[in-house]
Amino acid sequence: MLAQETAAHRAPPAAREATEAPLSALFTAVGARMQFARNSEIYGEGEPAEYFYKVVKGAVRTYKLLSDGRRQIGAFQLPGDFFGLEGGDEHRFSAEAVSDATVLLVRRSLVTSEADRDAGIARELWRLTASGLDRAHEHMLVLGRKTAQERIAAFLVDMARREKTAALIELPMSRLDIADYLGLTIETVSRTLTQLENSAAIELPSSRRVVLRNRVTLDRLNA
Amino acid sequence: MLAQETAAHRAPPAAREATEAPLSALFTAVGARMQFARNSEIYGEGEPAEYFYKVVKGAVRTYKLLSDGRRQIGAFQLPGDFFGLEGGDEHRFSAEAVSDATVLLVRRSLVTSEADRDAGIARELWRLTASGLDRAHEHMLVLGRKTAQERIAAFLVDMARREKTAALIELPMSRLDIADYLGLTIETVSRTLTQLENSAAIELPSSRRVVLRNRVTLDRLNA
DNA sequence: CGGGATATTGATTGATTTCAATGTGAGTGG
DNA sequence: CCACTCACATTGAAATCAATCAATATCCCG
Repeated sequence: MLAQETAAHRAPPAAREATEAPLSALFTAVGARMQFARNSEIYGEGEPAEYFYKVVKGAVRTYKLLSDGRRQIGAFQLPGDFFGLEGGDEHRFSAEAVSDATVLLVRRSLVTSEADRDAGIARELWRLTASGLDRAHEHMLVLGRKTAQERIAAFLVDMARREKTAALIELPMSRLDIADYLGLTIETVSRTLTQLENSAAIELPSSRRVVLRNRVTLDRLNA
Repeated sequence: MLAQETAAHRAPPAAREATEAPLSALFTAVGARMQFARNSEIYGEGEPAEYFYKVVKGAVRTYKLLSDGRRQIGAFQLPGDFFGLEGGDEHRFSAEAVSDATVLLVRRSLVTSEADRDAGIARELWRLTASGLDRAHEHMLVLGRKTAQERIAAFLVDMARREKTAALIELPMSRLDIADYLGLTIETVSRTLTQLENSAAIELPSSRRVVLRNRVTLDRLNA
């Protein structure tokens, strides 16, 4: 196949970016593995940002609270996702394990000093942060302008994309987590999932399992 | 050329000179000045990200659209703010001038190659992106969990902080822009401003001018 | 001074929240 | 193995906040 031939002729590593994901490599090489039980705090808003994190297993939520307890989850981190990449030296939101989770930690000062020496790491750090910003923008559109049905559809399609399993989604989080991510109540999340099931867009074998039955319908809700 | 001069003057890695804002300096030194008329497009979502931008004068909005025209403004950029710092090579949202605006542009490839050479630039690029992410998180809390009054209060307090003028805010944007930023309608924005005026929290000498009369009330709405 | 865009105000509707009750399922101990 | 329990989820009815529909009102700007 032509593609394979092309690959064989590729320039030597030195000419290209030798290590495609040097930050990931750094985590693999020197990251400390740590376990967090379901619902336990990984760090809190306002604490000094001492480490950078990468999810190995399980899921993590990052969120902000209002004084009266209202919560907005900004993102869910799944295996392979980084979090806590703060520019300042204080965490700007809190992080908790959604399910039992394994996380890799690397001391922030080590990452930044490596980034100063290795432009590849600096670039990856920036790219990762920028892609987080992009996802945040996308989620603002969801929170500011979409209906409950559209929010749920966006959430399900995104989860399906991130878990590689084509149609069956295993949700690591509760209805309350979903509600606090989508700016809804648990009742609305529940009702909307039921509606989508009644309209044959999805199937709910159990409360934590969702089968996407009609992607066209779901994608239309995402336009 | 500037890039070479900078490289020539740089101290060896051991000497950690703290150039305070090397990216800003780069914009000042080599940025192309460009004017944009009110409501004109600076770039569109999906276009190749060829430049990085910094507002000199006026205001800029970055936003995303749904296919039916619903709009979510992710942020307003005021003088001194950067925008378009994309990690990928495509713009992920659109940018327009809110008012007549002067903007500095620097070619993205120049910034990234400078960042590869100069860790200070790379660090600033990352820090700026991270602070954008932080503001996005904060705004998700507004969009997902706050009432109309709280959204308006958050907006006014933020604008007051960004314009240095203590109490009098000059709004560069229309009610529609504010509505699309806060996830409300123009009617709700208008009514809520009137309510806040009636409760003596603010004063509205004209539709584009707001005087913060009672910060305590406004700050309480932000808790 | 006129006219179109922008903003305010009013009346009503409607989507989502709130309040309330019931259902379900996983883990525990008898 | 089953009953029990507690957390979580679903469903129903009513209330509410903001959206929509509809008139003015006001402000620029030529």
